[in-house]
Amino acid sequence: MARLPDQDPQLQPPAPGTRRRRAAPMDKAERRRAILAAALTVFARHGFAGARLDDVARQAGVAKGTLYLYFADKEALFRGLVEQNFAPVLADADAAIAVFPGSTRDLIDLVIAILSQRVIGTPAEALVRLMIAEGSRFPELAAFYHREVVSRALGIVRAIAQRGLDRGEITSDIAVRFPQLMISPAVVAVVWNGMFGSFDPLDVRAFLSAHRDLLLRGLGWRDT
Amino acid sequence: MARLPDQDPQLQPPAPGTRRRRAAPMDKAERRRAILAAALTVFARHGFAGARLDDVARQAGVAKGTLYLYFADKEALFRGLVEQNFAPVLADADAAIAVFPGSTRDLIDLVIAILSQRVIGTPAEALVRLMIAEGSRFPELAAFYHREVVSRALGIVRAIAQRGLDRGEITSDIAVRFPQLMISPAVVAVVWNGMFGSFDPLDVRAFLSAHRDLLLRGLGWRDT
Amino acid sequence: MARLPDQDPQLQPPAPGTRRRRAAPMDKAERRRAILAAALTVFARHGFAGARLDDVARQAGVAKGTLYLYFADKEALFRGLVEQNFAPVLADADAAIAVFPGSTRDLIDLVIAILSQRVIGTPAEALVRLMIAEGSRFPELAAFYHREVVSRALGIVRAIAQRGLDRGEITSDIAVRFPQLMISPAVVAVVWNGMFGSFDPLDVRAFLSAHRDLLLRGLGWRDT
Amino acid sequence: MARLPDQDPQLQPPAPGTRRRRAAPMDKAERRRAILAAALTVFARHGFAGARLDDVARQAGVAKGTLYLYFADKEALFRGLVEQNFAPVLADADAAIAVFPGSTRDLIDLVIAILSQRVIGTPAEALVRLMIAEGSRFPELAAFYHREVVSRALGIVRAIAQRGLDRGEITSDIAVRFPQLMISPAVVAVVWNGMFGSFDPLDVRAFLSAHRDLLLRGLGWRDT
DNA sequence: TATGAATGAGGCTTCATTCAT
DNA sequence: GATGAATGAAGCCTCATTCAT
Repeated sequence: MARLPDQDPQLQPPAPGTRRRRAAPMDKAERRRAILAAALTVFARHGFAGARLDDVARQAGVAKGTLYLYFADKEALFRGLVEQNFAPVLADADAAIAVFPGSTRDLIDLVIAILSQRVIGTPAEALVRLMIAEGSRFPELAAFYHREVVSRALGIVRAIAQRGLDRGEITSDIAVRFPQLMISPAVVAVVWNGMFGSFDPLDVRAFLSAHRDLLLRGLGWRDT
Repeated sequence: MARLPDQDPQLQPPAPGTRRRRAAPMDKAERRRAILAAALTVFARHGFAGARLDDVARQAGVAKGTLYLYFADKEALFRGLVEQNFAPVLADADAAIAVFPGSTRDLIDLVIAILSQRVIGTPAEALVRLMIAEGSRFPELAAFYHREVVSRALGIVRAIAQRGLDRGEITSDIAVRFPQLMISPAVVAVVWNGMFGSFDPLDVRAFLSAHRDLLLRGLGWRDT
Repeated sequence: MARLPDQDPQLQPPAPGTRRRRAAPMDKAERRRAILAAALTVFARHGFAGARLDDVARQAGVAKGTLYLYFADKEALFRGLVEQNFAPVLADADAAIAVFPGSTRDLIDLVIAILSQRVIGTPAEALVRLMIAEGSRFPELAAFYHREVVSRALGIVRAIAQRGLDRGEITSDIAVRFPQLMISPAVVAVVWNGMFGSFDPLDVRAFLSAHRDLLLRGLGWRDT
Repeated sequence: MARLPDQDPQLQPPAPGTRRRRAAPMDKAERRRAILAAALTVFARHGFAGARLDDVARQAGVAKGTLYLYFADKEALFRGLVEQNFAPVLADADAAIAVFPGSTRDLIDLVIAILSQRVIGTPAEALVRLMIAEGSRFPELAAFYHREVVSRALGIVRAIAQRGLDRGEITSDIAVRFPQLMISPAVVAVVWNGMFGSFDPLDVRAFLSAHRDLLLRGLGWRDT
């Protein structure tokens, strides 16, 4: 089958006879990050089953065996990817939102901004796509993702909506009952650009902005 | 890696000693359908790279070599899957909507109903998930899907919205500019139930119904 | 590490460019035998862990993947080896001895003859060596070997000895209590020729014959 | 394949957080002994090909690289194992027997006692088993073993037997012609307990004692 | 046309050996 | 000398594809 080309064609295997010097020493954490970064690229491009650890190793600049010093096997590498990449975004979002003092409208904008800046167009976006693609094949990982990422994110949304209701800024409780509705367009944007971005890109910022307008109106926004 | 169990444990290999008699003869079209149906199940469960043609053949009740009489290779089988399966849904939707005489509200309900009944919870849902998962790895297929399915569906949505504007039933043109917003929740519902459905299922009907309410309000619905 | 050369240096890999024709068809049983025969050679030469399935396949004249149509994995192949090779010898020995009418002396000669002709110098000899070498690493297989081969063989020896006692042909019950003593030299002969046979071969026939004499005298043989 | 568990489960890797302090300094000879002792354990359990130098290093309490300061490679380590470990037993046997003044019967008892106490049930037993298992794969080592251990041991047996003949203590020269017959049961005992010891152990002392009785009678023992 | 045994390239993983610290 | 992270060759096994029947 025609395989998607690997990213950097300059990273050819060294000419036979030349023997690659042992990689410059990194500390463990740095090398672990390098491996995870490479894994994200390769997994995002080829999917879990289609990814070759050979490619991950090459992109990370390490030998194949080295991967196994950091991750027990391919699946553990995937798990490491998920566990490592969502934590910072989530923590930041949690922190930013928990103490937010402004109006619900501004809060929604903040969430959208966080999504736009910390997820959309970043490696995390590829990871979201990867989770969507492979989630059903990794039930434990899906559960982890649900528990650690999704339900926390939805909790935040719910809290925002509830606060808006309490303040009288909005009148509908739909967002409390179905917080997924609030982030659906973000999901779609990620999926869309993954599939069609190359020939029919979606302007995510405008798209989410329109979503915000629709949302506020739909939720019965009134200035207070 | 732990592989997901195959769907129907009753489809065990026959007990040794029993010899499955040659399947009742099918004509070509029937056999092709059987293969595609089996392929949908297997691909949906394991993804493209993870699917085994052995499993497809067994589920289709044909020999492995027979697959190659109907499809050139694994990729052609996947292509056939996508190309064949969206046609009927789309045709129905097209037909139903093109001549629809009622109000925009009722039309939205109709679309939601079609989604609910013809996609959500059916094999087509698995296909959508499969496209989301593998789309970026099959650019031609993604383009085909975009051209034949997505853009047509969005065209329908756009037409509905435009008609609503023209009739004065809604006031916002957001749905004309970003028809993706209208179907985002359906996409999310499919994705959600694929990943989390086993332990936190989403009530799709209620979810889409809430979406409709939000939408109508957001679009400035007024009875005419 | 210097690896023992493979048996037949004429079985080189085919020159690149030539593509070996699909092997002449054999029926399953015949091919299974070919694989087992090759496996016996390779395992006997390199031990279980040191054997390469590549070599087994080449010697059997099949492709690597074909092995897996007949045996689930390397261990199953080893198991198949043990299970297949001991059965016939054992069955024959059982049958021959069970109805033996002659004197104990002649019976001992018969057992020695069976060992000499059916084990020593045959593939089964290599298998005995292999079991001795690898037995402790395959507890289940050792248990199988003990149950199906060793304890049956010892039972036969015991029966012979008991009959000799009953008939008054011998006076010592040592062979009933420690039948292993009767076959120890055969074991040693096999081991010896495996290790030292190439530069200090043991004349097994003379060796076992001397053992018989010693044995008869030691057991208090008297003509009756 | 299911790998045999490592012997001492208390030798776990240290709990994370605890950092094993550098081992108390050993001098070279001491460290060499530690490595050989560890190697004996690991090789005996897993065979040559199956042994992991990682395990040897861990059990010896040294780093993996350190092994290579003492032995050129895995094979040299194995060689060192054999060469080093037989020396002391042999020397002792040699010394004890060379000057032995008593009767042949007592001398036989002495040899059996040496075997029982210095081989059976000791690490040397494992080494014998290891030689039996791997001997044919290491011709040089087998030759060394034959020259340094086996032929010397058989020479001793032969000398004993010859002395018995000369003294008129025994009448048969079988033991002079086939000294292997004398030690066969010891070999079998070692092999037996390696394979079946866990579920059908052989009482070596009684076994060898019975062997001695049989032997003396078979050789025509008479008190002088 | 249909079959399914056979093929062999290719992937994951292990582990003997090296080498910078 | 000692360390242990890094290396990469090599082995087991899978599975898309072929082909003789």
